[in-house]
Amino acid sequence: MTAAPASPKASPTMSAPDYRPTVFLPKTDFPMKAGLPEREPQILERWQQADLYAQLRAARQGREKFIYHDGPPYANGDMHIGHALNHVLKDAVVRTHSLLGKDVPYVPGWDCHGLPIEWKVEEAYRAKKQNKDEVPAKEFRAECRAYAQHWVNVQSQQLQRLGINGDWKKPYLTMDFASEATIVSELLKFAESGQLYRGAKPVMWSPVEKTALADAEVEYHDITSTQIDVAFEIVEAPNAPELVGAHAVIWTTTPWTIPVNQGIAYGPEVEYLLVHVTELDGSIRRYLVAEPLAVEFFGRLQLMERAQRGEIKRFDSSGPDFKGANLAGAIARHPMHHLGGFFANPRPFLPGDFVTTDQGTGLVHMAPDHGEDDFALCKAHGINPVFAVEGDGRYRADWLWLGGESKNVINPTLNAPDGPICSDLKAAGALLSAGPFSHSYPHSWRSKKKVIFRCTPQWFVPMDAGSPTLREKAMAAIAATQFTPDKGRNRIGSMVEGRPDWVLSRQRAWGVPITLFVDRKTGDYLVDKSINQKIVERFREQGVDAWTPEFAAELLGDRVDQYEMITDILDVWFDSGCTHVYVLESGHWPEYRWPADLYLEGSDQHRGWFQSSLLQSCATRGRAPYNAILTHGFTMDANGRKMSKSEGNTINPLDVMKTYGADILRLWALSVDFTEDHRIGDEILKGVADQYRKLRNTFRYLLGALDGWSEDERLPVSEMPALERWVLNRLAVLSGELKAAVLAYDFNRYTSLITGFVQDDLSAFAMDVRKDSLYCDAPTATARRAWRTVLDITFHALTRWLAPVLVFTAEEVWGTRYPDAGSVHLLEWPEIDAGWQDETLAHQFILARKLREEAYLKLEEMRRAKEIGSFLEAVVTIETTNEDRFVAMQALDLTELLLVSRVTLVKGASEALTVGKSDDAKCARCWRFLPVNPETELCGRCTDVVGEMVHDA
RNA sequence: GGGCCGGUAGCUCAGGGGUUAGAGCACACGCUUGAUAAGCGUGGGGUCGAAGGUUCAAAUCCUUCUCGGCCCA
Repeated sequence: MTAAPASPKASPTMSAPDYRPTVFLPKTDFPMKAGLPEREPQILERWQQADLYAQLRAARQGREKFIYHDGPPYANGDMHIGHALNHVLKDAVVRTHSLLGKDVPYVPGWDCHGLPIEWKVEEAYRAKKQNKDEVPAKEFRAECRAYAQHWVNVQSQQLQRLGINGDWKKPYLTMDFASEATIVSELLKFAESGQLYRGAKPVMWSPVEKTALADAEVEYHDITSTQIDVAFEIVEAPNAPELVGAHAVIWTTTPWTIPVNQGIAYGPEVEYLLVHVTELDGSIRRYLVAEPLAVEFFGRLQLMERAQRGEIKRFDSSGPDFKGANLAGAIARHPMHHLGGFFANPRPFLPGDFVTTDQGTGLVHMAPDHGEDDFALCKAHGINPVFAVEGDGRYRADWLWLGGESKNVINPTLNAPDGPICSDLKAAGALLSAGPFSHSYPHSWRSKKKVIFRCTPQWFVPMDAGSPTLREKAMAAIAATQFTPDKGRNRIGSMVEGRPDWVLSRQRAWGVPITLFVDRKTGDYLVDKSINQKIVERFREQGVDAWTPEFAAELLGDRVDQYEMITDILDVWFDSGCTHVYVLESGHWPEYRWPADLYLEGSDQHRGWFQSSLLQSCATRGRAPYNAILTHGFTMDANGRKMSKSEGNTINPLDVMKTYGADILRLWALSVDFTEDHRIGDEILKGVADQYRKLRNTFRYLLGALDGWSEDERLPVSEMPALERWVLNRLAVLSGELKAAVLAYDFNRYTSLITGFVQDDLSAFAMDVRKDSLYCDAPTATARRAWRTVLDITFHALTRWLAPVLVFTAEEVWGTRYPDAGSVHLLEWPEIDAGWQDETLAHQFILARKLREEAYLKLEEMRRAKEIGSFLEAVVTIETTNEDRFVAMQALDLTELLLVSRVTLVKGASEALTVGKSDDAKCARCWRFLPVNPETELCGRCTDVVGEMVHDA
């Protein structure tokens, strides 16, 4: 003890001396109030100055490695609650495995290219009334780069504030020149191995901005379009010959797509009928429409009114109903077939699952250039897009119908009932109706102008080419990967199984170019290893700005005119799909190796990073870049609903850290079931803060109880009483359970095991029982030394075990006891002797605690009856007929364990537990009810201890 | 609309055919006043999202519905 208690002071009352100064109360400077928001930044600063991350790398040098590879968040805003949860989990994985003694490097990264950053930079231009197109590309990209770098810096600070221990001095960025060079080099591997092809796909296209738009760049407005019914004459119908000569009717709100029609889709299960219209001259026209839509069709054609007005003789829909499946093999011709060429080609009927009877005629005109369903169905039947509409929205000059028309196809006058399309159709006898139609239609977010669907050439990675195919390789890799939780396998598996080819190209500025040259004659892309090598080298020096026509000329020399230089950029998922290459494999971080043991992200990344990395790696390396995947769910508000700014139910992790501290946020993240969606809110955070307080107070008590501890005091386990050995047994069991939880990434279990032990075993039981010994026994007493020895062991175990969770508090606790010992985070798993486990003891204590519970129920009754206050005033008598039970109880010091004045064991005629009040007096020092010396009011033990002190003094 | 997943006390979580569904926290009441803005004890609190079904027996297995989530359309 550093401060020996003084001698008893004379009590102010005459009755008894004040023995308080002779009691060894806990003593510590460790404050009860945490003040985390102020304290944490100070601790963080110490770590930064000492370069804790580097220290940890040095401390684990040469140890077994655990390769965790960090997925890159997007660098465009403040950290949100999802980032916080995600990074706390990552940090917990890294720290717990590090605690197990492994070398676990953690290089954080950021995703820096892509559209959202481009937008933000463009927005700034617009604010300055500048036009993006007038800014040189290089300058524009420099601004994107600066924008991304800004948010990398901000997020780095925020994540460090959260206590994430990583290599913040040397993170990886997808926009590092070395990364950009690697991405290009990986792309060229696809090219060299023939895993790229140029195809086409309908995308949202803005004719005004002459660019493709992402879904997020599109907004919907109500507009009025022209709806038309158009008749296509059926010329062949092998399964329904009676249809030849009849007209299939299609309905559309985009008349401009009729000049690009290439077929008609029907629903195989839809019921169709023929409408007969008898003209005044007696001739009959027959129209094929879906039965459920016939009445609406009559309405649009005003057949009833026309019949009443005498414009037609009559109409009826008699005739056999039949299923669409009978249309298989049928052929129609385009209303403008007389123009020849493209228009003279047959227009086949194709079965489409997407055909419904909600609207229209149940027959859908197919323009593969301008619709996703159209494109897919036509492609499946060998019909390809014709690219009749150009980037500015006009028909190609050489198009047979309306070629050279000066208006954009989406122009209302072009589509109007009196416009050229309708006029020509009418002249051809094919226009059955034309009128206004109100609906919701996509517009460009920026120009507010209408957009169109338009097929454009794109670069693809084939999923099903070669043997084994990429899909097969990916499926095999999924089977070989460990998933936590296991349902992730199913999820990514069904996605990969059904996904289409990977579209790699984007028509954008801020990204890594697709560095290909396409032969203008053959359409083949150039595969030249020496040129490719030069490209990669140049990118390493200059990054994405290297891709210029000048560089192309330099590479190709006099062949430059023979090739088209591709200016598309890569899908950013390709960037992030390559992180395993430049982080794990490049040697830029020599502490890493390929592949990773673990990837850890939200479950949305089954479609994102997990998949892009999988496909990239399977295509270039034949296996996944990871051995295991850990996924977490999403953070909802207190009511289990998704957070959104417009709902005003968001929780900002920066605010939580300001109000409660990072350790509270971390404890929250590691307490919830992260494998599912989980909640956060004020009530929840208050609960977590309460939990934290309990842990903090336990540490405070441990520190106070261990005040003045010296190694001389340590007692061998063999000399310890049962309670001490039982606590060691609990630590040994706990150690095994915690290790299992770490290996299973079960942090919820990890934290609840610790808090359970602290609350139930330590605070409510062992510490309560041993207060008497700690406070009142002589410092040299074996019992007190035994308890302090166990407290010391417990202290070392708990600080280490909690260090990955309460990173700041653990450091504060450790530093309070060992101010000069360095960081708690460099330490390893506590040394727990497996021999401490003791089944017999464990069973004895289950019995003891049951008796305690039973006794307390009865004592509580006495207390309610005001017969006693403290349980120390009570005596307990336990009677049993059972010999084994008697022996077991005898082995325990039940008076101590029950915290009463005396427990009497009786071997008698019944099983009973009775309680009563002690006849003894209260010892003025230890407050137990025992025989006391009436003069000093001290029990025997306290008489000795106090006597010793007076003697020493 | 489709695929996948989830709903157990006010909160965070256990339990995955077999007594009367548990723990910690919160809450109420009490003890202690030598962990004191702490510690200890006792207590109340549940239609296990809903409805059907299988079974001697269902929180647990099946079906439907509902609410919520992620990913698609």
